[in-house]
Amino acid sequence: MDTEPTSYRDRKVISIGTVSELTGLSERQIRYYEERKLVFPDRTKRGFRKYSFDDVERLMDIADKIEDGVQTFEIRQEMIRKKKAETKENVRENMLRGQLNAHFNLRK
Amino acid sequence: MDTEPTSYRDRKVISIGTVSELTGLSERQIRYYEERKLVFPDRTKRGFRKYSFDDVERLMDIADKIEDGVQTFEIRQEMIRKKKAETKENVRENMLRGQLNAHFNLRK
DNA sequence: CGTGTAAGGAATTCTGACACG
DNA sequence: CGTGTAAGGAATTCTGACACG
Repeated sequence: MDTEPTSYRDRKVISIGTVSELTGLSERQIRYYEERKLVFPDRTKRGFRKYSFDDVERLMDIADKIEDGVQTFEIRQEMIRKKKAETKENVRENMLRGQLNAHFNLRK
Repeated sequence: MDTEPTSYRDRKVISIGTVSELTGLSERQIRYYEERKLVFPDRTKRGFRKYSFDDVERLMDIADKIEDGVQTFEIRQEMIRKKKAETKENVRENMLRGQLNAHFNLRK
């Protein structure tokens, strides 16, 4: 529905040390934000975390909010709200699509 | 001149183990292609290789050629030829640009 | 609540070399 | 030429926990 199915932005290939350098956050912080369910890295077979560029950006956003005094709990709530809004939008979009399809199928 | 100055495609953040999984090549092969000057990973302070998605793609191209019996030496030659061709093109492009600028600067 | 740190162990990566062909 | 492998060492990452506040 977007550009690519899974673009470079979404491939989980970056290890935590590199993410730490990229974001300026400590590994401790990065792992803690995962514990609070704000980021969801993949794991290699041996259990090593792998992040995407998208995760890196999300982490920087999180860091900004934390600095502004927002609690991880609130950040999570916000995330969930946004996700729900998106889902609703998709439902509407698909309904519209269905109606259009029905319309054109009848005509032909 | 292109899209972004340094997009996700060009950021060197992937370690050799992950590149090995992504490409299906052994670490030995990946290091050897570097020795033959076909790829140029960055290094962390401690000397760990870091690759970009672009490197990953290049490695898969290299692997295809090797399979077809092309020698690393030839692959390298080819790379150099292409780079030179690009450089020439840029030179022409910049000359043209310069002429256009001169033209419009005179008019104004 | 968010983050630092020391602890012990397991997995990763590095280089130089020998091997095969 | 291209690639596998064993070798020894150094650096990375993991988890659970104690600490401060």
